[in-house]
Amino acid sequence: MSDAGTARKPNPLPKLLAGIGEKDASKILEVANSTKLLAGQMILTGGERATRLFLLKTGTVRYYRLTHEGDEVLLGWLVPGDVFGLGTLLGSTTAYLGSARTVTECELYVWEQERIRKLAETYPQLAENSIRIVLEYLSGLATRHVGLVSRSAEQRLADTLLSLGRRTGIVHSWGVDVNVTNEQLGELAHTTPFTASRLLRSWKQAGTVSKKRGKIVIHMPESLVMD
Amino acid sequence: MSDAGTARKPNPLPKLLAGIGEKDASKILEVANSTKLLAGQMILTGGERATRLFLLKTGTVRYYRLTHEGDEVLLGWLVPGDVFGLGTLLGSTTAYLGSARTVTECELYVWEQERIRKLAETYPQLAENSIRIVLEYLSGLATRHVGLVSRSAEQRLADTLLSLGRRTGIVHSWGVDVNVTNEQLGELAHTTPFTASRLLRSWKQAGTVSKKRGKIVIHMPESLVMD
DNA sequence: CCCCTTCCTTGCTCCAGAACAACGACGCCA
DNA sequence: TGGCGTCGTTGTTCTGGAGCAAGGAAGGGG
Repeated sequence: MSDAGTARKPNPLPKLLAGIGEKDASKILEVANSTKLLAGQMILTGGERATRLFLLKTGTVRYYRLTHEGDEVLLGWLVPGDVFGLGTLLGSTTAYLGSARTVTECELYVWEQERIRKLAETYPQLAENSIRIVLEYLSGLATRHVGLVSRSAEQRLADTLLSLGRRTGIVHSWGVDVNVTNEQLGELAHTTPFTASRLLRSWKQAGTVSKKRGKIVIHMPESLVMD
Repeated sequence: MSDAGTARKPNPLPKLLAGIGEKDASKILEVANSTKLLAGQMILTGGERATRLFLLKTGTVRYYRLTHEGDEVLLGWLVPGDVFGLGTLLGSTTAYLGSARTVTECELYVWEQERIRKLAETYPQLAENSIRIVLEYLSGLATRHVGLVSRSAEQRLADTLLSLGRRTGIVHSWGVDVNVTNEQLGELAHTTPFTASRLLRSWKQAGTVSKKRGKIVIHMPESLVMD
């Protein structure tokens, strides 16, 4: 969302509550249940009836689908402020369209269906914000999809690393720290950790990045722009 | 949506207007502008400011994005009853997230932003329906995406042909007619017309399908189910 | 300080399916 | 009925990057 700013960002108003007065927003948050989950725990499973809406307060969540063979395909990487389980807002029953699991320890706001639907009646802005959010998810997935069919593994990896740097990177004078393993990066870019390792090596040799275990430092972001 | 039924379907209430009384629904349709477009005409372009909402009355529309090299990547195939340009419903300005072009001659209902927003105030059901529709698009794209990374060209082609048969096929005693060229089928399944031709040949030899120019007849749908 | 887990690297093999070329065939329109 | 444009077929070539195996390095925890 915001471009390369300072290291730690404050907690801005989540998109779900955009355009709602601060007082009302607090009220909405107050009636939510708060949960804390450890790393690696299931939050919801694709296909289940959507009965709860989630807003991620802290931590990282993996949103994915299972293939027919049981492999996980990443659909999105959720960060604080992101909402999921939006089917809950609908009157008729819908199913969650993917599964969600915590990657790190997480804090979540949770609303039961009945409650959030009542809130949506009071605050129509909630519905409008939801449309915007789902459209953004759709656009993001479309971008990933187009990238997958039209760009090389190297281009996808570079794109992924750059966008990760923008979203979650920590800016220093010597570059941008990105905390991510080769495997995670590879998955986001739809490639294998092997290919990721090889490409990172070539970029390291060019001085574009440097690596530690579980961390990549981008020194020359402009070298990663591949048209 | 509906399963293998009879040949020509009537014009059911579009999803956008689901749950709205027939009278109100007619009123909403009446205040739309109606347009008729020839085959191959642009309806909207990705990146433009979303100012009009479209509902497809008749015909087929191609919704796609351009790659960096200028190639088109199909995002969806819109049929009568489908809505697009949903960003128009939002208060803040948004951009269309892909381009739309008619494939065949089309009739469309069109609402200008101001008008549809006023309608959405009067009928909150419109907003709820929109959320459902975008979620369905998201789910559909997720399915295509997962298929692309986890299934073979043959499996994707079989899936595509089956779903096309279900959505647009004409049922006869001897099988299901699907009007589609190899090229279109290949594109929907993310493969080339060459690969499509080869696979169709092998299915023809197995007696599963037969072919004419621009048409495929599915004789044994069950043979196309590939787990 | 050492062990053990997790992560990273590197070389090698292999293949699905894209890309290209060239030809064949259907069917519309005059 | 013949010509032409679109669509379909088939053989061949070629390569990106997956898959696998094996070993190396960094940390964290006891």
